[in-house]
Amino acid sequence: MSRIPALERRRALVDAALRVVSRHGIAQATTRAIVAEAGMSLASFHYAFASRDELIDELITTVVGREQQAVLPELVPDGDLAEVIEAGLLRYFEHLRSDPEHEQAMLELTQYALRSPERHPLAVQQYARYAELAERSLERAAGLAGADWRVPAAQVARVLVAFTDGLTLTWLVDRDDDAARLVAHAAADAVSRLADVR
Amino acid sequence: MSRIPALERRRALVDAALRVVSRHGIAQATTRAIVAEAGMSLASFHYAFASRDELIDELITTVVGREQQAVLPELVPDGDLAEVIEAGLLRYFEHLRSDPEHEQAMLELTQYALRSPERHPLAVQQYARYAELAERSLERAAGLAGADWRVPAAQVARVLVAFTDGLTLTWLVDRDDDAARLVAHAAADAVSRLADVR
DNA sequence: GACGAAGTGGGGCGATCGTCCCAGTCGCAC
DNA sequence: GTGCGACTGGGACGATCGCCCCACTTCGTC
Repeated sequence: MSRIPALERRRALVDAALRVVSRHGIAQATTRAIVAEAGMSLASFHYAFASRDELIDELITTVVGREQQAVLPELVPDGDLAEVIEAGLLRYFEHLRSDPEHEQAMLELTQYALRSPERHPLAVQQYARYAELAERSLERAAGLAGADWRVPAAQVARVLVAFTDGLTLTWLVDRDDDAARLVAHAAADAVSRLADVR
Repeated sequence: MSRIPALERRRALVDAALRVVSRHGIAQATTRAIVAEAGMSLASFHYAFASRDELIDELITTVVGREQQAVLPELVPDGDLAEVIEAGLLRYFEHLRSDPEHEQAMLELTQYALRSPERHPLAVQQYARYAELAERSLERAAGLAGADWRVPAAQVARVLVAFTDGLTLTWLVDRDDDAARLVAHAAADAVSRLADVR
């Protein structure tokens, strides 16, 4: 292994850790498995990170930032509100379908964070960002479709985030593409009816 | 420890395992932690179960059966469709609030099952039962409220299951009771609009 | 080209994991 | 009451875990 500055090595280890978690779950993401994936020695790991926990923390925070970009819906400007929302949901679903293990890893990381008090805030921050993202999208969608939310957009956003999470989990379980798309259609229909057409 | 037949001991160990998983997560549910919770010795564990995996399998299957009973909504017969659905959601939410660790354990067990091919069917079975349960409830709710589902009830059920899962996860993260109730209200409103009043 | 800091490799430590073994003890059938 | 099978307790095994130590190499600087 050539010489790599510690900070760059941290990034490489976080990337490797995400791959290991995606493939085999967080329980299998041992220090040895991670350094093997990154092609390093154990000593390099503990030179870059004080502990495995420190890496997991960094993994969670960095991965949330990336997720934010990947899922950000590019709203299609034509169609009524239900269609705009459905297009956004389907866009997320295709993202999920293209890399299921990544979303499964995100869920595992969230649950892992919930298990320790000092990590819990990471999960809170994660979901606050999801909700904020959904709210902005919903407001833009209503604007494009010429509608107004009868319920505060923040609440609709929570419904959407909850539904998206549930869609992810159920699809990860049964892998039924058609059912997921039909359900996304129904959910978009249902959510859109929380707004009045102007 | 007094003498207990192996079959009864299996039940006691499964109960103890569920308590350990609820309190500390499945990763901490070691054979030693489980027998300590049950007040047994390690030898008793391996007399009743061939392996830890065998106990986890039994834990998942038995726990799904119980969940089914606990969450089964007792529908209130008065009110319109949105109110009936909201009452059902709120009933589940109070169940969640009264024993958050149990629902967290259920989520962990599901994700654990997803990680191994031979256990995956357990998760599929679990969610099929949830969906079936939701579908029956939705059909009864429509009957009580005098409405007909415009979308097949099975699809609405999937929406409801997905939303319930998401509600669970988001509440486990932020523990915001008011937000959860408002969101349940909005979701019930949205879902109810997938039916036509007769 | 000498030198200190930064980075590397390999072996090893103590703890904990799942599992096993085996001598011993209890309860039940006869 | 005696024998046999069911059950128990404690200790131990090998594997694996996170982490550490230390001799060594490489790089940048002057």
